[in-house]
This record gives sequence, structure tokens and C-alpha cells, in this order.
Amino acid sequence: MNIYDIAKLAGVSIATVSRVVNDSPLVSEKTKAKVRRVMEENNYTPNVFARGLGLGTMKTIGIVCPDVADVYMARAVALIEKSLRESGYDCILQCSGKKDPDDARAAVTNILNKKIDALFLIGSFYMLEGEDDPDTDYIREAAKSVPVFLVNGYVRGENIYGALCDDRSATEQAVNLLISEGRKRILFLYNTDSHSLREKRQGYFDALAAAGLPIDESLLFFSLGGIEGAKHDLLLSCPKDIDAIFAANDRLAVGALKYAREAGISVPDELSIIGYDNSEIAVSCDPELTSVDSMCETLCRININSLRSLLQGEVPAAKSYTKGILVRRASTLL
Amino acid sequence: MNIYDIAKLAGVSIATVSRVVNDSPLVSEKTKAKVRRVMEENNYTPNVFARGLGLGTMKTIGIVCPDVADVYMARAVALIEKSLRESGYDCILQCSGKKDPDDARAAVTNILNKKIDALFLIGSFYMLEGEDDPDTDYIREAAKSVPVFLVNGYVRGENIYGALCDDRSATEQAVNLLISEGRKRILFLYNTDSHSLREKRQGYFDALAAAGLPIDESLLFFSLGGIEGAKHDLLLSCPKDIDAIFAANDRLAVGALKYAREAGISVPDELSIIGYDNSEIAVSCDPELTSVDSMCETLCRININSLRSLLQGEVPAAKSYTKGILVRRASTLL
DNA sequence: CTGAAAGCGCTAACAC
DNA sequence: GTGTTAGCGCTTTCAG
Repeated sequence: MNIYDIAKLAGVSIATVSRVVNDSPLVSEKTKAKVRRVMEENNYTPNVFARGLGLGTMKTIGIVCPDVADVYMARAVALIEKSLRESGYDCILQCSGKKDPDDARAAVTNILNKKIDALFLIGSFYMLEGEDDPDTDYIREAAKSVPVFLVNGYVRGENIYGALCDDRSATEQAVNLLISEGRKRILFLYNTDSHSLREKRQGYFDALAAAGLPIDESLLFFSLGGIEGAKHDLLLSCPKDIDAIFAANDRLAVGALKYAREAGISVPDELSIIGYDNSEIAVSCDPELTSVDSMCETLCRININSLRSLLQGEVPAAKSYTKGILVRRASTLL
Repeated sequence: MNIYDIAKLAGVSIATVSRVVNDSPLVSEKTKAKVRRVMEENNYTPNVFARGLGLGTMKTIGIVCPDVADVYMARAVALIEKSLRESGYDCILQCSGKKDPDDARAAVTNILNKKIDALFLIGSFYMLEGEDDPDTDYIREAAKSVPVFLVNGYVRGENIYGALCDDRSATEQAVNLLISEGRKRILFLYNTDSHSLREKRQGYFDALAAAGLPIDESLLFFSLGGIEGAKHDLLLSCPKDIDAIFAANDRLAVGALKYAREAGISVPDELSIIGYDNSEIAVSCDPELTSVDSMCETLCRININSLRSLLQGEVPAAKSYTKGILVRRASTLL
């Protein structure tokens, strides 16, 4: 059932049917009604490919992220998908993997071929070494064909928009809290090297410096493998004299909590722990963990609004910030 | 830059270019190389819409689920996306919402218009009252145009495939464990009414019956609102004489754990708790919870394999089962 | 307000 | 091996 069939059945030309489909004001209400009836009777829907060919768009947006199974990204995808669907867009999702930046490039190249109308990149992973890193040139390249939106990231370039959580100051704030509780030997626990991580580390340094505390490289603790991995690694080689842990994500923080339990260290009396992301596992554990909310939804929303502005011919800000919020729970003292 | 441009630049006809694009054996290696070079120099990629129009497919598969922000579905989407990408398919994702079955219908209708090559439905939500529920007719309707695959679900019909976790027997097994530990007043804690839930409830009844324990309607405890909600509701009105809780998902189980902590009930000494889904929060809490692994990945994989078989002209089984696995941890006694 | 006809860029049957 | 050409189903001038 195509536009010709409908035209024939309705006794009009295909041009008229097309106009009805697109709700053009150039058609009389009468013929509109007639054509609509025929379309419904045959439950006709226009062929999206043909439509795409003619129009050059199928109203889809591309979402690329390292891994949807990650709760943070899943939340972002869910929100973006929902919002953009309300504006009539479908979403093509592509997970690019968490390791190799080259895979990111391949993913972007691939999804661009789908002639999407906009591209969302989720996670600071795509930011690499900073806003001007030449390794992100593929993003600038992509931006030549569609607007690109970074959720918790920004890359300088024409037609590129991004929103960032100020991880640096949020971390500084979190570490300040620990310091204000009298903590002096604060472990920085992390498991990746992303832009976001570097910002957190810097915030950690900032807080220490402001308090006149020494920066001790041995307090930067790297551990892969999630909850179990962190627990295991800490049991193996955590410096014994620490009195607090700032973890770059909640999974690590829970691992730290389990380490403390197993090592017979009481939390928060002997050891304070702060996590990051304010995810469900931060409230599943016991004691519940203080955690920094990295404002995933807010970042998504900023980008979505930028896209909406763009569609209306307005020019949105290229780069926006939001503050992380420290959500305080039992595992810090005060 | 289209096929005509490339043809001109390479000094061949568009047919030849098309053949090169599709790696047809009918072209000499020499001209193939020449055309390829021109394509690369201009980094030409064929227009997917035109291709779709001619071929009737753009090699995309549709994934519909109630909510990707849910960890279970996120895992499923991640796996399906990854596997099918390896086979050259892109994925369109659409979240249909968790409440209204009509939204599911709308989502399916919408995504079908995209001329997808297959449809995945994630979650037993879509199964409604059973395999033959007329309210799932829209799925049978969809199956007339593309094969439909249900992850943890099945609907009887031509061209419909599904894989289910045997939630009934897994639950029975879990409740049996509780009974074998001497528990007699076992609360059944739940928050939805899906096919899967009904199976769990039945498994719960089975275990009680087999052990000669009475079925007490007051032990069926409904609670919305996740961890906090469950804790709150239990504090308010949990029967005082229970000695175990079987929770239909880990979130509820953790809520139960928090309830016990707050009510001063020791786990597992006075109260055993078993969760469902074997998710990360079941190992974030303390004590870690025994939980049933509902085999999300396995169910996805079965469906993916069915699709692959179908593409090769084989006829896969319409309905498959997998067993849930009881993962035992500290919160049960033995 | 409506219709005729020229694309949109590609595939595939058919010639050579 | 390669080229010609007729669609695929829709949008959009351009006429009327």
C-alpha cells in the first residue's frame, strides 16, 4: 500500500495525498477528510525510506555511549530518548566500548552514515585530554554534518555543544567536608583516566592545598574490577594510616566500605568514605554513603534544550556547567 | 557526493560503482581498486535512504522496553546492541513506559514504521495475562511484518519467538532453601503485576504446599517505591511473626534489609532474606543477599541466536526456557 | 486548491 | 565484466 494506491482509492493525485500526510494548509478540509479516511481504512503509513530520500532526514538522532549497561549512561539514554521522542525523533543507539578511543571514532563514523539529525555523546570519556585535543578531531568532523552534544563533556568547535558537571569543585567540596571533620590522610580511589577523573583529582589537590595538607602520591589509589576488585586491592595494599577515602564512583566507594568491614575498620568512626554519582548502590550499603550527585539528568536536559533552540533557529551556549551536589549521609561524621 | 559523481570520477558507470560498494564478484579487481580509491579520496558513503528504498531494509532492528534506566533492561539492551552490531545491524531504541500496556502498543506501532528487520521486546511486561492474551494481539500483528523476539516473555503466534526464565521453579527453589533452614512464615514481597511476578508467586505457593505449610494471604506484601518505599511500608505494617522474606527483586530485598536493621531484627539470624535478579545492589548491601539470577544475558542470547538462525533460513524453536540460578550468599543461614 | 512530472540516490534485471 | 535503464515511494516545484 503506497501513495499511489491511496491516491487512486481517494480519487486524487499523489501530490494531494502527500500534502495531506504533511498536513499542508493548501488542501481543502473536505478532501483532507476524504483522503484521511482512505488512509485509515487501509492503515497506510508513508514509507520512511522514500520520505528520507526526498527530505534528507528520517528524524532520528544518534546516541553514542561507551556502555548502556552502566547505570549513569542508562539514565542518560533513557532521558534523552524520552525527551526527543516527544519531539518526534527516534533514537539510534550505539555503544562504543569503554577502552579504545578509536572505537569511539568508528562508532561515530558509523552512526553518521545513518544520516541522523543530531549526535549525542554520553560521558566524559569522549573528551580525552581536553577541549582541544586533536584526537577529538573526529568529533569536529562529525559536527560538520550534524550538531553534536556532549553529556558531561565539551570539545571546542563549530556546531559542538556540551554540558559539564563541575567535577573539580564538587570533589573539592567533598574533600573539604572530610577535612572539616578532621581527616588528614585522605585516599583518592579511582579506576579510569577520563577528563572527569582528572578534574576530580585536581579538586582533591585543591582541597588539600587549601587546607595546607601535603599531597602524597601514595594516596592516589588505582583499582579496577568494581566492588570486589576495589575491596581486594585495598585489602592487599591500602596504606594503613589513612582516615578517609574519596572514591571517584560509588562502586569503588562500596568496595572501600567492604574493605573496611573486612579489615575491621569502623566506618565512619575510623574511616570516612565518600562516593560519586549518588547511585542506588550508595544507598543500598550500610552505612549509606555520602556521595556526589553528578547531575546526569541536568546535563542531558541542558543539551536537549540546546538542540531544541537550534531547531528553532536560536543559538544556544556552546558550553554549560552545572554544579555537582554533595548528598550527605551517615558515612561521614558531621 | 553521490554514486554518479563517483562513477564519473572513476570513469565507470553507476552500476559498477554500486557493484563495488556491494563487493560483487562480477567486477574485475582492477576496476574495483580504481573505484575504491576514488571513493576513499572523496570519502564517499552510499546514501542509506536510497539504499533502504531500493532494498526495503536499512539493516536496523528495533528494541522496545519499558525503561532502559532499569539495570536489567539496560543489560539486555547493551548485549543485544553489541551482538547485532557485529552482524551489521543498527538498533533503534524505544522506551514504552512501565505502566500502560497501550503505550507498549503505540511504541511497537511506531517503531514498525521504521521498517526495522526484527523487533525485540524486553521484559515480561509485554506478556500480560499469558501467551494467548488477546491484548497482545498487537504483537501478533507486528509479527506479520517482522520476526518478534521476547526477552523473558512469550506470546503464541506465527513468527514470534521468546525465551523465558523459569521464574516459578527458581522461586520454588529459593523458598525451599528458606524452608530447609526451618523458616515457616515467609513473606512474599512484590511491587508489580507481570507475568513474571505471577510465576514467582506460584513458585512460592508450590514450595509452601510441598512442605505442607499453609498459604496465608496476609504474607503477600505489596510495596511500591523501591528501597525506601519497601523499608517504609514494612516498618509500617509488616506482620511481626515472619521469619523470612522472599523479595521479587533485589531492590525490594534491600528495602527489607533496611527495614530489619531499623526494626532491630537481625539478619539472617531472626530473618532470612532472598532477592531476585542478582544485581549489584544485592552485593552492595550488608550482609550480601542471596539472590536468584534471572539470566538476562542467557535469554538475550537465545533470542539473538534465533534471529541468526532465521536469517540463515533455519527455523528456531519458538519458545525456550532457561533455569534461574540461586546465588547463595550470607543472608540465608546455611 | 489540485495535478503532472521531475527528481532524491541506489539496486538489479537486462543487454552487450 | 560493464553499461543502460527502470523502478523503489515520496516531496516539491510548476502549471493550471
